[in-house]
Amino acid sequence: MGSTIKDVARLAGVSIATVSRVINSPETVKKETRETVLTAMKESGYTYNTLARSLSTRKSLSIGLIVPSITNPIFAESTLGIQDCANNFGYTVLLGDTDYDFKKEAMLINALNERRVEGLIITTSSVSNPYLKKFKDEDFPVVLIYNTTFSEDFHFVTIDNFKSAYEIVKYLIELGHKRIGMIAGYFDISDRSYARWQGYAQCLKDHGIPQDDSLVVQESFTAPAGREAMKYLLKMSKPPTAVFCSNDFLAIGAMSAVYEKGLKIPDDISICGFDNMELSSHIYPPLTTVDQPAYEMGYRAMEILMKVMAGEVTAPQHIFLDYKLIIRNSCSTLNLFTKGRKHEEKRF
Amino acid sequence: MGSTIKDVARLAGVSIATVSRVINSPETVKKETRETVLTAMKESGYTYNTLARSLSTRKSLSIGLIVPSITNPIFAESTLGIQDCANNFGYTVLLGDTDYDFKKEAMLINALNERRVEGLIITTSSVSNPYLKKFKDEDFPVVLIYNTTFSEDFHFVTIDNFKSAYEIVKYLIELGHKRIGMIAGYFDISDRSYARWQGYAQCLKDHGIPQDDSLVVQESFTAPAGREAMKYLLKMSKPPTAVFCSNDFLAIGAMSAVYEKGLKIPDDISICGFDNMELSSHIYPPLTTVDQPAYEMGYRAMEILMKVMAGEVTAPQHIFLDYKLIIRNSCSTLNLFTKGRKHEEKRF
DNA sequence: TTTATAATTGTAAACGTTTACAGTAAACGT
DNA sequence: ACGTTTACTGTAAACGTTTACAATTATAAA
Repeated sequence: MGSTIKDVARLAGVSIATVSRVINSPETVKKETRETVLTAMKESGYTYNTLARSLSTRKSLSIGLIVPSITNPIFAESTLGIQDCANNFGYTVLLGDTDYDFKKEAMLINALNERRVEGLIITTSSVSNPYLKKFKDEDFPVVLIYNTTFSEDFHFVTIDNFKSAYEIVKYLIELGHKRIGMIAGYFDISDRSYARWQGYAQCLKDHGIPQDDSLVVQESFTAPAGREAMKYLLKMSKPPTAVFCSNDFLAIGAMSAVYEKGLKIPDDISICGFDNMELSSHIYPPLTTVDQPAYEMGYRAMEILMKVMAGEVTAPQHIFLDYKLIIRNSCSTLNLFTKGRKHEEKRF
Repeated sequence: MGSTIKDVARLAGVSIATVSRVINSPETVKKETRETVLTAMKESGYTYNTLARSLSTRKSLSIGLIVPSITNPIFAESTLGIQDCANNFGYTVLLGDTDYDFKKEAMLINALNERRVEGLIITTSSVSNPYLKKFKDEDFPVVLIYNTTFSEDFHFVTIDNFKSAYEIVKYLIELGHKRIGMIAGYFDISDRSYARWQGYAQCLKDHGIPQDDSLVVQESFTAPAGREAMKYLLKMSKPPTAVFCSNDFLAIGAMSAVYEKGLKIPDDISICGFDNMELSSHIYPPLTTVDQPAYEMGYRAMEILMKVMAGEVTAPQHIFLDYKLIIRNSCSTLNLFTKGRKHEEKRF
């Protein structure tokens, strides 16, 4: 309880430097002294003080992590990856949740700075985060995940949001859909959201489908929002036959609106999501979506951050991880006679 | 960059004590000096060093939070509550995820200790956590959430797991079910899991339903586990007509197993969960479950922790928050003729 | 032995704050 | 004008480590 290196030193009859050495480089102290020190530590109930170490070495051995919503399993998952990797290097991660609120994000960054984090992993909630420029100028180690902020200047690890969105929309088109809606996250809040929309739009264009802006609605990344958006879409005089949602929450919310109206998925309308959170394979019907390797995303980001902090890397690292189109059972062919159910066998 | 109180002092032509004062008690320094200091701070790009403050004051202004799985939205939600409350008091929370692994939990506790957290909020992954006794002996501030560890000695905030489980099982019985299974979390990992089972068992007993141990299966708190458990239950010669799951993940997993077998919920089998995570109202069919006020749980726990740390409270605080039975559409009356659908109107 | 070298240990300053205490200047009462 | 209070500011020690450097002891070589 509250014993320090000094107490241990006194108890063991050595200098504090020696105690410090048995902690940090035990091989440099004689076996016998090492052992007396060790038992002295036990006896006095010594516990190391990281704070003091940090002050002395000017290294906090901690990094900051800023996520929009820890409540989203995708972010929780990458948080795990980050923590696991960080722990391997003896680092602690300080977590902050912005709730997609840019003001909160700014405050968090400040708080983390005061705690002297040595680096930052952030999936920013603002496409044009002024802090990022500042970090760049000051050479402060930052790596972005999920987002790229449309900039080549930063380190980031992500998937190709444009291509993956393009691909899943293409899948919808191949099923015969022409009237394809999109429930998107707000564009100004995340560039990944915008990129996914771009993929959607480009795909329609490439397949000669005229774009109808009334078919895309921007919302926050939550199930209730997806629900409302879908209600709106369903109220249209000519609703879409398929809807691509920017994430699985939105998709699940959208599905609930469909059921509420007494319609069936995928028979009456096809819905797909994005993220592939664990639950998405368990709901009914199992959700067609694109898989992001969330854990790996975090892990890799942390690895890169370590390298950057160690100065081993200076050129911006741009990592695109593999995504995967996961076809389950929430989308079906647009066929007025047989009405879907083509993919039954792939349901899980 | 990297400027200290000393730099600011020099720049402003004052002593470091004065600078410290404009930071901590600005009202005690003359307006003019205060302003010179303030501008000196701006100019030199000063940012406060929390670490040094902590060392000097012997207060880290941080607390530790240990959760079994941040990937579970329930825990994520209470984390939010804790953080919000902590921030109000100027505290930071250091988060650790144990993945329901007791060894990891022990390591985390140690790491948090080294970082000199002033208190701990923990939902432990071991019913008999040896650390807890130690904390008690040392008067180290700890508050448990979700669990009580069956002990009166600790502060905790939770819901009454026994009563709530009892209540939802009673609901099942009132629907006419007699053969009621349970998919439970492991008993040795969480006493809340055990308490829920007790509620289930007692309720059966009170209603004269003989207890059939083959109908309760222990599993980890995940959807895939729920799925496997349900498969097992479904393979029985006489499967249950209703299943109470220890949390919503298990329930959703169980539902997927039911669908996979081509059966319908609630027509063929009733399923209910526990937790009421946001998604549970959006899936099909909407899940009957018991609601826990997760955010509030966290917030209240943090409030209590603050009081304990301030020494304002010493007798063990036992807070039982209100739970609520949420009846949606995943359970129906056991009626061989009309086959359920009684609660259609309550679907959302 | 003696000396050179290696291994081990100790001394003391530094990290960036806070804070008790002391000192100084301004304002007040008489 | 003077002493006394009040408002403000400075000095220096402390918080618990690390680490350069110096000092000591042990070991090996001669």
